[in-house]
Amino acid sequence: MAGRKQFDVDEALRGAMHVFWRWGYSEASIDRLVEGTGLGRSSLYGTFGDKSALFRQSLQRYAQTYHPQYDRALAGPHASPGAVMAAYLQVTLNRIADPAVPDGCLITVSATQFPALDVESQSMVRGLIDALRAMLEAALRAAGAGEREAAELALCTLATNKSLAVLSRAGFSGEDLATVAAVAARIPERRP
Amino acid sequence: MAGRKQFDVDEALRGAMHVFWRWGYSEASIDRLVEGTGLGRSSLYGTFGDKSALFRQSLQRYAQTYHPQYDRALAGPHASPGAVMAAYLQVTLNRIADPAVPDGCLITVSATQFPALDVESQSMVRGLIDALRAMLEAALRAAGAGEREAAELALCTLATNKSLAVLSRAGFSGEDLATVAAVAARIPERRP
DNA sequence: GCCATGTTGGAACGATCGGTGCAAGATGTG
DNA sequence: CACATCTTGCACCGATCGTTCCAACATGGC
Repeated sequence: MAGRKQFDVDEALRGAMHVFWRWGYSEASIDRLVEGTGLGRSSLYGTFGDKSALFRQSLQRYAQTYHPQYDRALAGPHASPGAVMAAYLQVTLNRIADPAVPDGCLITVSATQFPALDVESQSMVRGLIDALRAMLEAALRAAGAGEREAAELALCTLATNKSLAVLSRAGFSGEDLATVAAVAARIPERRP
Repeated sequence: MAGRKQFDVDEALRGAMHVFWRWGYSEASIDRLVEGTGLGRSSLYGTFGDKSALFRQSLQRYAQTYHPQYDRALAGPHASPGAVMAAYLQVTLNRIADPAVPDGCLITVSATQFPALDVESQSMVRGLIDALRAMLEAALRAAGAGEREAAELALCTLATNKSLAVLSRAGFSGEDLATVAAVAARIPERRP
């Protein structure tokens, strides 16, 4: 007990994010969040508000952690649209291979649970996905893709990202996931 | 009330399947299952057993409904591996476009909730995915794909299937989904 | 040192969770 | 008509859900 917080707020938020990531919103009970953050119920509510608010802060924390990684990967310069896609998907593969974080991706898990989320959380999830889509499209254009091609490839890269998350949740091997990413990154090499 | 069941068992199972499909296992409460099936708690438990058993029967019911559709689509004959992939993904697109069923796909929603499922349900979900993978691989080989190519393309088609489910849950338009499927089906047309 | 401020653990809240028990009622068989 | 069998509606169970409240306590400013 103290007049000052006895824990690191950001570290606690990281723990909460992992709980939502692993279990999904519905199965992320307050007890699990208490255990995952290491702090008590009172501190949890006093610091982050209710479960829905904590979830949204976890989403934001997730974006703060991984969007810069995608940004760096997309920054390039890249020789071709395929190189952009490969670089983007490699970030996803690396995160999935990291044993320190849960399987899949928080955004994907949250997207599949859309009906269980309040509208505010829904639009936030959708916003994060759209942001990634826009980042991809810009990077693809910078790598020489045409307007329509960039839009198509951005969508397909996003789709591949989601599929990697689902397959990893289902227990597919890292080898299989790498194959999916590699094939997707070769999509631009089609005949004209 | 009666000495004979007052409802159609298969119709009730269809309702339960839709509840699990829409809400996912965790958010599919008994009350929602009662409402979705139209029968009472006693009849529900007496006919299908507990929630986990009902979930597994819903999974089986899902496979019985849609695997034949995939079977027919894959039966061919197909002129190329790309045609196989397009035919398969079209079944998925048609299901997603059907307003009478929930968004996405029951298998994908269940896969992302793996940690919330008992081991029996987990292995059943994984088994259904593997079955689709094997069906795809066989059809691709029959369409002239090499052994390694067939394995790769089967995996990618499965991945695309999952991505379509996730994106549709997140509210993406049918047009976007069709684009993803179309691009994926053109993967085999790469240069050698 | 004293008090206002803020934090913490833990008890407790009503609501809902999955699951069970039972009495009432309808059918098929004799 | 009488009985065994099965189904159904409803009440109820303990456990867990998200959330709130409060007393106990440590700190910073006076």
